[in-house]
Amino acid sequence: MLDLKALRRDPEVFRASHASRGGDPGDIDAVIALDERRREAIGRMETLRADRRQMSKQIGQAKDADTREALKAQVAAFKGELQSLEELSRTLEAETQAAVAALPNLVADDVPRGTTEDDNVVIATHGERPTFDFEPKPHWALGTDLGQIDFERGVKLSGSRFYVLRDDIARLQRAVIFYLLDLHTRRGGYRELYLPFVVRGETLFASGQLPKFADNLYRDHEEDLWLVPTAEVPITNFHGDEILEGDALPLRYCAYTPCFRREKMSAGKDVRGIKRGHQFDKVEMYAFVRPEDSEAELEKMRADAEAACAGLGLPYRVKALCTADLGFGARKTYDLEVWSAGCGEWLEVSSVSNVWDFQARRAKIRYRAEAGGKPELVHTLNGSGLGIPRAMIAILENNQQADGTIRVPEALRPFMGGVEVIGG
RNA sequence: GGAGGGGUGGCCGAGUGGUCGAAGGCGCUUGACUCGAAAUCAAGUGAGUGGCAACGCUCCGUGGGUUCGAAUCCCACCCCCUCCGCCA
Repeated sequence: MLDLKALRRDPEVFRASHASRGGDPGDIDAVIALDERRREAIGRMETLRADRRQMSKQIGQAKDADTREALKAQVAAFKGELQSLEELSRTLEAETQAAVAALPNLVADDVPRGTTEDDNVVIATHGERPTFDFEPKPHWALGTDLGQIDFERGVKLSGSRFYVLRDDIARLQRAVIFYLLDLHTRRGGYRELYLPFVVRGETLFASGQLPKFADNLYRDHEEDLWLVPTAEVPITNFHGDEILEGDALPLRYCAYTPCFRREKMSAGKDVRGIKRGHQFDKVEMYAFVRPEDSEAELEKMRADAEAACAGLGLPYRVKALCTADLGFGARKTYDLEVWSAGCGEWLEVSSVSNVWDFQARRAKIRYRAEAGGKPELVHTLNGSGLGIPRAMIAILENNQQADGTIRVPEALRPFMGGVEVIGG
């Protein structure tokens, strides 16, 4: 959520930022107009409340019944007005909150301008794309031929966009998860969390998914709990409504969770294979930092995500997302894409974002810069490290051999119980 | 799921209709003492919001209600604890 005060003080900055994302700058003016009405109503309400409080005190102190009754009559005289002002204030407050909560984060100055995702900028490419003396197959063919990716049974159990992994490919997925958690806890200094996979609506509001993206979420109406679309959601609210001590920062966490997304919007897109399912696994990195440290932390987190790609032996490239492609809560984002030889495309395996104080304000995550000081909002950052299915696709496709077997990358062998070749 | 108890400031905890944003303690800040530290003593110290400011308003789990006035009374919900039931 944006800072309403800052928005009031400096509307032009927010208009420009909003417009650069393809939004209507008028949205900003609408919020400001609403906020003005809100403050005006609150001002009048507070004056009346102050009067009432004064008189109520006098009633309590009044010696005789006559004085008391006279004062009561005075209060009663403006009671109706006060009530309608309270009603109005409440309505305007809610409307203002909703309007502000619907605005995306402010764009960082160094984000490339753009109007479509084609304006994202590739800023680095690493690793060698594998070459083959045969025609490399896409992972769905490899997996099906090995009998280790079972699309039919996934559909039988749960419908389209669900699949079953079996045997060594199932194990390979587990190995990737183990490898990534070990990497981030040891190398990156992230503390591992095991989190609930279902959360309350408030938690989703705190991280920015609600109310805007409700239709991409699975929900249990019975208990009013929601399945997490990413570990970012529970980690954000992990420190929700807390005041952290300054010397505790930075706080870095990583977590493995499955992610559940209805993906209603993109029906028909990427239907082949395991690239885009309703359920997928991900290891997430997350950091709570002092505001002055968030830009450096973004680079660190990007390096941590890169280390994951490199460690798995995957060729990858880094993209700076342009203003038009930036996510709702992000101020600046790097996407990491790995090369996948079978389907011949770059696959997004990580998105690393500096969220600034956007989630911290929603989730009320603050810290004291120094003991006894005023609490201030922290900055939060999140990054995939990595999205598992896409990483799996690249591993399977890049390490395939002519006979349809798959070499297990060196880094994963410790977790594969001696298996060096899948299907061998 | 059933019965009972409870949710108060960074933390613990008192407070059952007005003078309560709230005793006391811990923690923290500053000062005194000390070569320094500890201990001790003194003062200060909740969050948010509106205002240039003076100052005002809101917040005692959440949301409603009663009342001139609610931390305190009523209703609903959420959460925690204890016991019973069930259970991987």
